[in-house]
Amino acid sequence: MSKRSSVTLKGLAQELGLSPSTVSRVLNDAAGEESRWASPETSRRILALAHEVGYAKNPYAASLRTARSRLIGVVVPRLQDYVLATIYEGIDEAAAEHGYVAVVANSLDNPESHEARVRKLMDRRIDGLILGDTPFDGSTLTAIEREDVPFVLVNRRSPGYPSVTCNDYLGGQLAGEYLAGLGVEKVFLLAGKNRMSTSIDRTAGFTERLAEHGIHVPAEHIATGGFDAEAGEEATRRLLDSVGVPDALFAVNDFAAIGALGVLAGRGLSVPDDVKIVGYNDTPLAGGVGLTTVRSPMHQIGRQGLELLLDRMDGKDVESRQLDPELVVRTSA
Amino acid sequence: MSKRSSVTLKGLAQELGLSPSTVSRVLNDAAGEESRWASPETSRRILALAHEVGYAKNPYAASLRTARSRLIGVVVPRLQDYVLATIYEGIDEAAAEHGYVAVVANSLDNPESHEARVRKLMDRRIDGLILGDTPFDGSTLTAIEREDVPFVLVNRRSPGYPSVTCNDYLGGQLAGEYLAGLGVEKVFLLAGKNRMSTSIDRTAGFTERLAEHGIHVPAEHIATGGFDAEAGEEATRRLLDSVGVPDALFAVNDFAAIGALGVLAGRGLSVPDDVKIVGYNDTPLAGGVGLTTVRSPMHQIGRQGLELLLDRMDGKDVESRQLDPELVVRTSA
DNA sequence: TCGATTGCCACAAACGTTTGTGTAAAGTGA
DNA sequence: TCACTTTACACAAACGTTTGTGGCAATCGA
Repeated sequence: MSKRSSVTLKGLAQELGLSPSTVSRVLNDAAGEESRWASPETSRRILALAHEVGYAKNPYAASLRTARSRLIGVVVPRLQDYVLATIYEGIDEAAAEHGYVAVVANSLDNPESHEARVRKLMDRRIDGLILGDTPFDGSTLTAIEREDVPFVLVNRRSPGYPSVTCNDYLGGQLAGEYLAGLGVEKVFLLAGKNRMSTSIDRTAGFTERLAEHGIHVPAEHIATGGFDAEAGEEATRRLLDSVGVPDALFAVNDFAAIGALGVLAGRGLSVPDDVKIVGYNDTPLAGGVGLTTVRSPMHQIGRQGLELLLDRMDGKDVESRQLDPELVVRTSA
Repeated sequence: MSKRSSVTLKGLAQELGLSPSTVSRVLNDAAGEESRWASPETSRRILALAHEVGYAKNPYAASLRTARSRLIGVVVPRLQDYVLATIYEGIDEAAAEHGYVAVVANSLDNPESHEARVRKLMDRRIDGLILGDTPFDGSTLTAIEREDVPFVLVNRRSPGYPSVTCNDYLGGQLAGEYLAGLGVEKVFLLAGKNRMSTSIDRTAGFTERLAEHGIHVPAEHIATGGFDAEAGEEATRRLLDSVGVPDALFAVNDFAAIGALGVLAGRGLSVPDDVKIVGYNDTPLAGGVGLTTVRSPMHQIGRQGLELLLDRMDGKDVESRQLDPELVVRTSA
């Protein structure tokens, strides 16, 4: 391996005329020079030499001894999805701050793939697990509960499990309230994957708030499918063909909204004059195309997810957190 | 840790009345039942019991002994970028097939951050490194060369280092040829970050091919900046304000192209009638908005990057690979 | 003044593998 | 039959940490 990594704790100790145990203790105890395990002078010498030769502990030896890997596993449906990529960045950032490293895997929202990826992470002896691909019914969780690694959910919640999510119900309400204020009557809803809390909660918040304003969204106006542009296009086309042109359309995901934007334009419909569109998440592209959308704190979801996991690993009992979204109005509605 | 992970090699051996060494050998040698280290009968018993109790080797003990981690590090500018996320998926997929696990880090195209992330990966004793954020001049590579971990470049090349990239020069030519065939005369170029081979090669291929058709792209028609939608908007605005409306615009990145699309629409310009637009990469959104673009084999770049690295780790001497792009014509040009 | 505490450090075992070497028994060829 | 190779295993050391325990000197409290 590299030169750096060839210098060992024992080597350091020998060089200093100390025992490896002493060197290990001062190097590990964050206290720095004021370690309680060696004289200030000795501590200084140790730190100095370690820094000079660029000593880096062998994590495998350490993990073998301590049975802790300082690795945390993350599984997401797909890293290509901007939302999950951003959440992962938040996780990774927070993990680094706490001395952990995050390892990520794609499950593609496919149970077998999920299972395989989780097992692989377990085999790597991760200290904790963050799941970003859990359906509302928690059906992918049973296998994980048997192993006793602590885990938390992010982005999608499931009753009974600790999670940090966007307050998607509120987000749906925000969108509903805004569109109701615009006087819409016939509205379409692109609901995403209906087994996921992101779909369920946003849909519920949206329709219920509209209902409070006397606006009813019948089932035929709601399309499920996926969260990406293609799914959005497809769903929009289907709705348009079956029930005509709406006043407004709410997509629970920006990409689906952008897909809708595309097919509406293709049919000569004008946004927002003919139909108003609201998306969800406020991805950068939303800004690019002037999409009115509900901003969800994706990065924060990741950060807090990691912190929640850390708490759980410490044995604290934790509570799920819901982070508030915010409506950002642009030109599409 | 979990129940599974509490069963050790020694435990297995004891249970079977064998020595750990024998068990280790049969378990490791892929030959399966026909191991040359034990009788077929013994091999079968070992495999069976291991499977039954769900034995998973402790990777830390193994890595400590072998000085190999079966970890490969990946650093990318930003995982939020669809292109890099896709390349990473390719890497991860291929890594898994070869028994490796990939760990990814964001450098944000920032030298200090890059340095820190690489060091962190090195400290984890990665067996190899894949860099997706190297500028054309290779300036971020000097520190890495001193350590002796094998590495390869992906997406962006740098002369003298092994890499797998899209044939970006060809990609530029494709775009140039197509637009030339459309009879354009005044063309804008959103060139991205001018220190990166993706910008340099695409730009060169594009302008040189246009030149062959007698079309000159003056420096004032070329804007550098970033690869995202915001940068695309900003650059387009700048060009529009300084030199008026062009016949066509080529962006070396789809997101920048989509940004351009937005500002053109905002100024009442029609695409493709007033200005034709070509992007690069063929991300899903390009399909959504009907963007004509150059499709780059992102996933393959990742896969082959990993394979190239593996070759290099085997001590073979390797050659850089350039994968061919392909023009996909939609409605924007 | 003496016993008790504290400060500073070393010893050695253990974590779970991998792998070089050793060694019985069984098989082989002449 | 005997010298031989091969088969089928076991022994034990090593990888680089961490951490419980122990020991000696200096300091402290009364």
